[in-house]
Amino acid sequence: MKNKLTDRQEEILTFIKQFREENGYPPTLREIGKKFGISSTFGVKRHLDALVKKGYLNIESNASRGISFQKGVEEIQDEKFFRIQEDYGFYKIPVVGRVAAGIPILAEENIEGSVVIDSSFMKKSEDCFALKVKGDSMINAGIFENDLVIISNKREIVNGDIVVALLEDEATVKTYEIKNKSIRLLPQNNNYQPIDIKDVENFKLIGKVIGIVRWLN
Amino acid sequence: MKNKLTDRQEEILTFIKQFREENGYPPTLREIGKKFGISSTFGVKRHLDALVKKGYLNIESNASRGISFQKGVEEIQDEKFFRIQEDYGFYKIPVVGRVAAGIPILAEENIEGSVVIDSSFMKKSEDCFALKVKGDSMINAGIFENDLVIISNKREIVNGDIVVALLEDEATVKTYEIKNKSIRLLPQNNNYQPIDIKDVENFKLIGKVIGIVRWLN
DNA sequence: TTTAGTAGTAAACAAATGAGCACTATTATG
DNA sequence: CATAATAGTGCTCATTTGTTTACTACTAAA
Repeated sequence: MKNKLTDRQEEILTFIKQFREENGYPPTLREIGKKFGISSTFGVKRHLDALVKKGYLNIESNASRGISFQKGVEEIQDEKFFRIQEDYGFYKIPVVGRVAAGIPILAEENIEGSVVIDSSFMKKSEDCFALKVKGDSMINAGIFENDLVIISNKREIVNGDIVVALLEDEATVKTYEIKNKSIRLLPQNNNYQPIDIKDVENFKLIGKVIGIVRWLN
Repeated sequence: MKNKLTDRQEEILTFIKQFREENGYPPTLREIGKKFGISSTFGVKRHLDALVKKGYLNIESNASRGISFQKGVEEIQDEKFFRIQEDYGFYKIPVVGRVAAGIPILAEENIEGSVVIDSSFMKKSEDCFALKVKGDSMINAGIFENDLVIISNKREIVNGDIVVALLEDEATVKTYEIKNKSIRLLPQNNNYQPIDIKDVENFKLIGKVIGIVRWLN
């Protein structure tokens, strides 16, 4: 049961978390006092005692640097998040749902969730995202409806690559063909015709498909 | 660059990790000494200095409980590992390579790596593993050579499911058909014939394919 | 106005903790 | 055999760190 903290107490709690994250051990009373301009260790102690009473910290009495967090307090920070991704070998990438007209594909409004991807399949510097496949136009390439395709916007696109493009504000997955400066999007299903790109204003190449994830039932 | 540790140094490093995990702060020299029956702080200090020198610890001088780990040292313990998996929403599952005859498929000798899978696609209680697909017998089901198939051994298998089975000590991915107590394994490629299972001694059903992961180039 | 809670001061004291010295003992290697 | 490395002893001293006392000041609520 955690009670509400004052602004000051909240600041001090945050500092303790950060200090421990950076140093591998918690701060002393004097280190906390220095950070917040409190010259008396007793002033700091008051705050710590309040944080103990309100259910956030444990203080081991008569133990140097004996501060620890009560259960559930140690929030995950962004920096730690990325380190853990590296340590464990994964990235969490956004899943794009419907694409709203006129805004970047990775804008918040287009994001409908996220998915974890093994880090051996992409580079940290790639802004990858996932897109759910609609339709069966790429079925001969082993891309089925409801599959997630993983898109990288940092890789060079060459003839024959599977790409995601925006066509009249609709995202589509197709094979990319460029010939004599003319672009075609080829389906991989005999029931569909290739698409010649004539109106470049309604066409935008988003990125290259680098992976496919499918979940049965 | 981490050099080899003596047994004693290894024990002490492990204790420091555990102590910090349990208490939220590192141990003092005297606490380490007590644990290992070393009565002099200097004896403990020797070990810590060696661990610093060999690239495992940092010791802040003249700081009580000033022990921290050098980068990459904080091994992930099983308990913490599972908690992080839950927090971040992934599982790390083994990748099975060649299957050796006569031993369980998840035996260490068969494992050639691991892969991270988003946790929304499987349950914690499932002992899932991944298997790399060889051949193109399931191409019409959108399963290509070199794809990873994710196998669950905890799900009920019904007619028409895609399964992994052992056939004469060879792992194979096929569609499962059972009719009149007779089992067939159906390829999804017109170039291959269905396989009737006649010799049940050389046949073993391993599990159901619940997912597919493909990485292009 | 009174009371309670929050936030601090300065200082002394007590306890915890690290640092260092001079040594011994054992094992492995050249 | 000699040397180096590892592993410890007992002890003292220096530094760090927490605890306590007696106080002030401000704000909010009853």
